[in-house]
Amino acid sequence: MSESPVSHEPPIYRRIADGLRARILSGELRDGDRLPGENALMAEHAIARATARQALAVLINEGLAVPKRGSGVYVRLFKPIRRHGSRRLSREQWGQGRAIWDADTRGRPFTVDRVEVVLERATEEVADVLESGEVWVRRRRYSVDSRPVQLATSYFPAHLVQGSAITLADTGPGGVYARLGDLGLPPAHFTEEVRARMPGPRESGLLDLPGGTPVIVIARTAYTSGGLPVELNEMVLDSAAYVLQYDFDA
Amino acid sequence: MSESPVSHEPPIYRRIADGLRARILSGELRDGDRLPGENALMAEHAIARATARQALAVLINEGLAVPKRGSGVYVRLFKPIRRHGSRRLSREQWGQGRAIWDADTRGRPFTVDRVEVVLERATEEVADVLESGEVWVRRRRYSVDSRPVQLATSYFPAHLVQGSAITLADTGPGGVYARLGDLGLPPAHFTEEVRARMPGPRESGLLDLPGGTPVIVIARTAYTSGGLPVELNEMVLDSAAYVLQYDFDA
DNA sequence: AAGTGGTCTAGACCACTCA
DNA sequence: GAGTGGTCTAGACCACTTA
Repeated sequence: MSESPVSHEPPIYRRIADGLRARILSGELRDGDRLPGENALMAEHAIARATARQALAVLINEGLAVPKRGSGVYVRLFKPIRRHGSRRLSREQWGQGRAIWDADTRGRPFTVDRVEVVLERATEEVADVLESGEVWVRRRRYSVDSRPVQLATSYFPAHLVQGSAITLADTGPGGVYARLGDLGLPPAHFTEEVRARMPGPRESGLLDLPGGTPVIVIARTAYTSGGLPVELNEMVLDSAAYVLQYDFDA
Repeated sequence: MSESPVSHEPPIYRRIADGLRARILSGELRDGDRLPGENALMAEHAIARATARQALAVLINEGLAVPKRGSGVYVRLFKPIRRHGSRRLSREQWGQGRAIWDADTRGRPFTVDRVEVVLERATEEVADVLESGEVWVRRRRYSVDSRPVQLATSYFPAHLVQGSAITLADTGPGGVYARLGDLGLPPAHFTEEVRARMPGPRESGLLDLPGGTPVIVIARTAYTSGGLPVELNEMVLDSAAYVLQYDFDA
């Protein structure tokens, strides 16, 4: 029960990380600037290699820095794409033959790759939402400025879209929503569920995410005016690349 | 230029992490279960302490596990609160003297603490949005099941709310939106901007976040029917505690 | 070729939890 | 008091980047 007047100072690696963070947030170190590396920190603070690494790991895990093998650790910025919820899905957008995504990138060039269109048995969750045991699944990856920013997987009830262009790689002008319209099933109502978490190794690889970057996961369900669910779209976004915007009335 | 038939196997710590992750995702290890600790991994795989720690750090940084000092590393679940965007702010909610938050917790008890109400000079960003140089600032922390889940900071143009209960700790029945109504400034339109990132040390402390937990940051601006901005609310949510839901029409 | 981060070993002492 | 995770040292070899 001895009184120990220990000052409860944070550990060395934390104090070093705090110092570097302050220099980043104050603007002294700007986006893309090189941070002092492991060797520099070892010399400057007279610490061991592992301790210097630990300090840098703090900033990397906070998403404020990104390591480049063989080169150094660099300050990292937040330059997001603005993604509109309510507004971007307005009928004017897709009713006139334009893809939804256009509204997202605001003129920045984007590309789609790794497109895969297959017929599958629905998982329990998907079957519950779409009220269908068999689904057409469209998987693809979106990139902006040749940087991957989003993975998307769309599910459609097989019996509704069988034979339409939705089952093909190229869905034609206006995308899948225009095709749903052709089928007499235009989406009228949307529900988006949004959460955030750290990526798994697969997502991390496909989106080329540095450590410390969470993903935003959006599950969007599209319903016809009659309340029939016609699409479930699961999107995984690089959180460093996006800001979501939702507008609504009281 | 020698051809090296190296199999590019992932490093030891990654393979161990992959194995543990698989056991978690398969359901073999359930929420709250104890993972093999550092000593167990060292013995089982004949590796050094640091390597075992590194393997566990992967899962901790992915948010799949949470370390308890002196006890062990435990599997961690995702049991979110559902937060409604459009629906929860409908006029019926706050027009009848109920606080907005009620709709969030679905009957689960919640508490507010660390309430702070002060008059401040607006930062540049806040001044831009609210078109006001001086603002009343309301800071508070929300907890559910005595666990902190959200930090919120609301800004009000000082000249609009001066003298109202908005400048007091207790805003009375219906909360600040009811008071804005009393002032003839009922919110009619909302914009929410949503992003996700890793928390800083301050947020990490106030929300008691384990490693590997991102935060969701929501900036909500409330406008009157005339388009006058009357509130800017910056919310920082524990991403492991929330799912956001937005409903809207095409 | 020199410097960087990535991985790993083999120790050490500490604070904390739990039976 | 035994076991746990938290911090730290002092080395080592590797792959990669940059010049």
